[in-house]
Amino acid sequence: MLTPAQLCKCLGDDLRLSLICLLHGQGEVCVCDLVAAISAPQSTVSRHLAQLRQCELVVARRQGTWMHYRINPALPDWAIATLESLVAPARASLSLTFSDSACCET
Amino acid sequence: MLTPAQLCKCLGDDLRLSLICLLHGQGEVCVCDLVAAISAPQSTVSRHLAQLRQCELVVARRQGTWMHYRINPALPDWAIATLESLVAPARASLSLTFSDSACCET
DNA sequence: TTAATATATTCGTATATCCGGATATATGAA
DNA sequence: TTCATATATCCGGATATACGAATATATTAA
Repeated sequence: MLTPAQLCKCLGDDLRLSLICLLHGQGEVCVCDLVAAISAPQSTVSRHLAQLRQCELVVARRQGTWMHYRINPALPDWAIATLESLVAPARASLSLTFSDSACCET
Repeated sequence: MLTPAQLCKCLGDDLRLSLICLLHGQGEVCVCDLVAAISAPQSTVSRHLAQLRQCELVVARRQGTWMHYRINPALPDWAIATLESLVAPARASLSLTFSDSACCET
């Protein structure tokens, strides 16, 4: 089960925090969109997504060849509250470039 | 200035998170009490306190030979909110042993 | 001065984490 | 089948982090 220290360790990396910011409040997002939004190789993004999955911070759903990620809706209340307080300042400090879905339509 | 990722990295370690839990809502706490509450050598506790200071998560005040630490009262709102949502579950998951001050009187 | 106490820092070592190219796997189309 | 695409995993190397004993520093008292 997710502990506060695990959650913080997961969020304590710019790339993973960026992924969470991209997912938060967005419903499902496809990996190709995440890779496009984050300037990092696909394998790096995938590795970090695997970590977030392992902590149960996000869940994935396959649709054909695409994988759609979203924040785990079953997160405990304290974790949701933590994300709520972090996402806004994180978006400001990470200067993320949101763009409309490029590769696949949900 | 403290960023969300830095805050999370600081809190993403059991010992540092324990220190924050011991300080949160307690006003000032002396290092000797922190060392007593956490079963780790003094040098280890001191090193982690230095990290928390460097991130400006805590501030220290010298009183004679003793150092008193407290949560930085000038923390940005989002950081305070983050701590608020994490401290309670962290206390439960870390099973900390609070004890009354043993070494020095404030 | 010198001694004692509280805390901080140094240092070598062990471990963890991150990276990204290469490769593997999974799925759908032809 | 075979191919193309999307994503995941593997791997070696680079870097960061954690540990704790030893040592240094700061302060007070004698």
